[in-house]
Amino acid sequence: MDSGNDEDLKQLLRVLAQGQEQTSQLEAHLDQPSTAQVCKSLAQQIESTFQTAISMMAEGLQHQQQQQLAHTDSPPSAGDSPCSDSSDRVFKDHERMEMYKKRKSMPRWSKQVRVCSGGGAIKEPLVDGYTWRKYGQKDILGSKHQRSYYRCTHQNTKGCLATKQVQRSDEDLSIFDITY
DNA sequence: GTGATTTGACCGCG
DNA sequence: CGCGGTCAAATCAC
Repeated sequence: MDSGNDEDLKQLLRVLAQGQEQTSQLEAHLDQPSTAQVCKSLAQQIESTFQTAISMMAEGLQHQQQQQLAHTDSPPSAGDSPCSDSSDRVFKDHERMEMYKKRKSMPRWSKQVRVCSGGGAIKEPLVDGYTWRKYGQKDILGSKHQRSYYRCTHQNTKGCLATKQVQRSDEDLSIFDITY
């Protein structure tokens, strides 16, 4: 039973192209005096996109190794290494990938943001470029509190098809799981 | 009066 | 069948 490796590869290519597009957007934002928060958000999105791509590649490689070599017990620890050396990045502007054909699934980047625990009901000032409108709220099993579902307001303006999930922990942890 | 929340229902997927 | 994500009607805030 062969899984859709081609689908995975296409997905990976989409993710990489997404990262390239995001990088271009970040570059454009760096030119004009945009908000630093927006740039940071974009950078985080790019980081998450790359993380997604890396995870997918790792999974694919692992799968291949499992198929080829049944031995070699390799622990798939996907731990994040904070050490990010500024290696020489040779970003070549290759031809623009046209991926307007069909979108099957978009990469979801999620950033965990901790709201300052000041005991204040602060309406998150982290406006990551867009405004959100809440459309749902549900209790999640295994979690103490609820999860809120947000969506972009005026999605016809910019094509913001994002859904933002806010999961709140007991006191301190306010994890904003932004899923695009 | 308009638009954003709220809250329960509904429905798809595992 | 349960969980989780979305919808939609009622309500609230400006």
